[in-house]
Amino acid sequence: MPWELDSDRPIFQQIIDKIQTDILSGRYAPGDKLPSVRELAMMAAVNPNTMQKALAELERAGLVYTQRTSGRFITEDTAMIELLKERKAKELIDTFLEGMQRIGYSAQDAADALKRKAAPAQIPDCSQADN
Amino acid sequence: MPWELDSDRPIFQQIIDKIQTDILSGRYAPGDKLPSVRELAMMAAVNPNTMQKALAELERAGLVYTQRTSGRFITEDTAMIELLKERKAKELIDTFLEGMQRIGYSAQDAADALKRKAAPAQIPDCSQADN
DNA sequence: ATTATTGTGTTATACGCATAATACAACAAT
DNA sequence: ATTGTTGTATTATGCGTATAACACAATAAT
Repeated sequence: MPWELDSDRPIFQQIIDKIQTDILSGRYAPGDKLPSVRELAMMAAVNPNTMQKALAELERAGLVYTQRTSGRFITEDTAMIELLKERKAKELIDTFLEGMQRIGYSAQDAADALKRKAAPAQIPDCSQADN
Repeated sequence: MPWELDSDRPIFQQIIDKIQTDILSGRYAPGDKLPSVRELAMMAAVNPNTMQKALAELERAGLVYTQRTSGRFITEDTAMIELLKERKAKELIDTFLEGMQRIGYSAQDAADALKRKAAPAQIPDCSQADN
C-alpha cells in the first residue's frame, strides 16, 4: 500500500492521521514496535525528517513512546486509545452533520441519505421501499 | 460572522469551500451579485489577492461569472448547482463512512452512531428500541 | 469629462512545508 | 572492541501560500 498521501494537506499531518487511525483501529496493537523512522519514511515514500516530525507529534500526544535506541512503541494505555477512538467518531459525526447542514440538509435528511448508502439491504420491516 | 478560517488548510481553498457551500445551500441565489473582491477580502479579513485567487477558481469551475467592471455573479445554471450539491453530499457520506471504517466501525455501526446523534427523538414505528 | 468602482496584474517579502545530505550519541549485536 | 541500528539535530534549497503595496484598463455614476 502506497500510504495514499495527497498534496491538499501537509504530509506530516496526514501521516499523523494515518498512524493514529491504525492505532485506534487496532491494526497497531498496544505495545507493538513501530518500524524505524527511516523504514517508515521508505514505506511512505517520504523524507525521514518529515516522518520524524509526525512521530514526534504522536509521541507528544501520548500515543507512542520512545526507548532511546531500540525504537518506538505503541502506548499500552488502552483506556486512552478507547477514549480517543470515541472522540474521533464523534468528530467524524459532527463534521459530517455540519457539512450536510451547510448545503441544506437537515440532520434527518443526512441520516436518511446515509442509510440509503450504508444499509442498502434492509431486514424486512414495516416500511415499503427504501431505495 | 468572522468566516471561520483556520490555518490547517490553505486559506484560498477554505474560501472556495465557503462560497461554494453558500451557493449550494441557496444562501447565494442564482444571479445574485457577489460583493467586490476588496469587499469580500475585508469581510474575510484576508488579502485581496487571496480572495481573487479563490474567486478565479470558482469562476473556472463555472459557479460564478464575471462582468468585466460591474462585478461577479452567481451562475444561473440551477441544474449544475443541483448536481454539485448531490455530488458534495455523496462526498461527505463517503468521507464519513471511510473515516468510521478506518477506526473499526462497520457501515451499520456508523449509521447507528449517527442516528443516535441526529435523531434522538424517533417517530414511533414497528421497531422496538433504537437507542 | 471627471470620478469612483470594478476586475486584474505585478513585484517583493515572509513563513511553513518538504526534501536532501549530513552528523552525532546511545545502545544492541557480534 | 567493532559494527550496525536507533532516535535526533543541523544546514541548505525549493516550492506554495499569504501578505503588502502598488499599478492599470474598463466602465458605471456623476
